Amino acid sequence: MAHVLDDLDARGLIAHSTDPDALRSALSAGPIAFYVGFDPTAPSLHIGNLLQLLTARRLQLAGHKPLLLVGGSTGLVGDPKEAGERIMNTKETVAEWVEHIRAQASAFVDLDGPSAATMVNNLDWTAGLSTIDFLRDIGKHFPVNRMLARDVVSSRLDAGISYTEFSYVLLQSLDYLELHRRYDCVLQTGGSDQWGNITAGVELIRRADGDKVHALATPLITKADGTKFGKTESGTVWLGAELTSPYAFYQSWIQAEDSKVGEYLRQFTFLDLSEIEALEAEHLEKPGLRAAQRRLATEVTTIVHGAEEAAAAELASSALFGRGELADLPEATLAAALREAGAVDLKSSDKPTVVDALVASGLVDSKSAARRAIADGGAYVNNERVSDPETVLTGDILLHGTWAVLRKGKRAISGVSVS
RNA sequence: GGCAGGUUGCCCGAGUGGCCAAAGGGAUCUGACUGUAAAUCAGACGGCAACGCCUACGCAGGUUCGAACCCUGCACCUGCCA
Repeated sequence: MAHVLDDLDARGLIAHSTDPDALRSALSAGPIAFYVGFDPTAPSLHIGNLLQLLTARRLQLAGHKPLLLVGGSTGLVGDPKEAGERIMNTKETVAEWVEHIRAQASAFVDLDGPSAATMVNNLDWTAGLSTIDFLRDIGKHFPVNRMLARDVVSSRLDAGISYTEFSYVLLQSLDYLELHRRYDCVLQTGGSDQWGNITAGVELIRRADGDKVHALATPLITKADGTKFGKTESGTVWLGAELTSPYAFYQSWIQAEDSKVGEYLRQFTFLDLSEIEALEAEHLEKPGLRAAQRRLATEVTTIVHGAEEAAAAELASSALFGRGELADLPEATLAAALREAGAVDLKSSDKPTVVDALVASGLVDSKSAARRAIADGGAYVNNERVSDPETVLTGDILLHGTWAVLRKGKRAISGVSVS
């Protein structure tokens, strides 16, 4: 079997690593413990975190022990980001998010077996830490001149950065040190945006304990236009079904750009590389079929939401985006597809117009926007373009006397049931 | 604590008494082409009971026929001096 590093590399998952040869030997020498952290900055993890979880899973499958850290304390501080100072969340909120995220993250790794994953929370070793001990034992190892030179920090010097965020790197470094001492953790993985924080931990361990440990960063995942991956029209793509439905999640993948679908297949699925190459070849031949995107969407949705949800999302998508007549779909199929895609219930006694329905469905933000969409020629009911905003959704417009498939533009769809 | 500069729509950023729902750019949305892709071109882009009305230029007052623009106070940010 190929070395796990070779697999990660072939999948485009390695952006940087400290001393690759040493890391290779360490991974070959036997099972190691490694860690990856997630800060509770929202109630759910998102696609960016998914890449880290899947990378952890790959390492676990290669026999190594994952330590999944949820940042109960780092989440209270917030790491500096270019955009500016973060709004602090209350301790109660963060504690709640920690629980959600812990539950979410743990689903991606095995918690049993020889390389069982362990969930850890950095609040465990920082809650009781005194400021004086922190400054003496940790702070002493951090030269401020080096801290100031870091990109995130220097970019913030003009606009301003609080001492709180400035200190973040000490906390994350402390995490690595603690996990090194407690679990003999010798590798931290993370996104390349975390590289500075990760290597600071490596440095701390070297200074404090004299040990050499490793770091591995995955590249920033981007869309074809170079912007950050994981955002759609409706915002962040979350892993939590309450925030992003399995259907919406599936859709976000099926819309992947041609130029990126191969990369995503490598990074976000466990398919064999040979199978991915075959998909790419097929896609090159007949790009219009979007076979690679379909496979990608099914695979990733299955990993995150399970086979059943993935199948439902797939079915709904093919019903709604299929070339067949919507009117020919059996009512049960149509109803299931629309429920999956998201549907709103309207009362026929209100004589709902297309404008009302567009607003109610959330496809547009206001009636003005709805009228605008219609004027632009971008509003459709049952795949027929609507030209009159006053069109009332009743009678024979409705499929099976109840349903309407509302669409804005090419791909935003919502169901409407009128009763 | 003092002095100076700043706070404009999703973001950046013009505007310093009427012609301002506010230039320009980005983002976003839609159309044409097409494949739920990209590129390109075009249009839209505060709200509503919609040729008009309402809301909006940090917050609260004031001057004026009329304010994003002038005045006063407050908040926050940046810099310099204590």
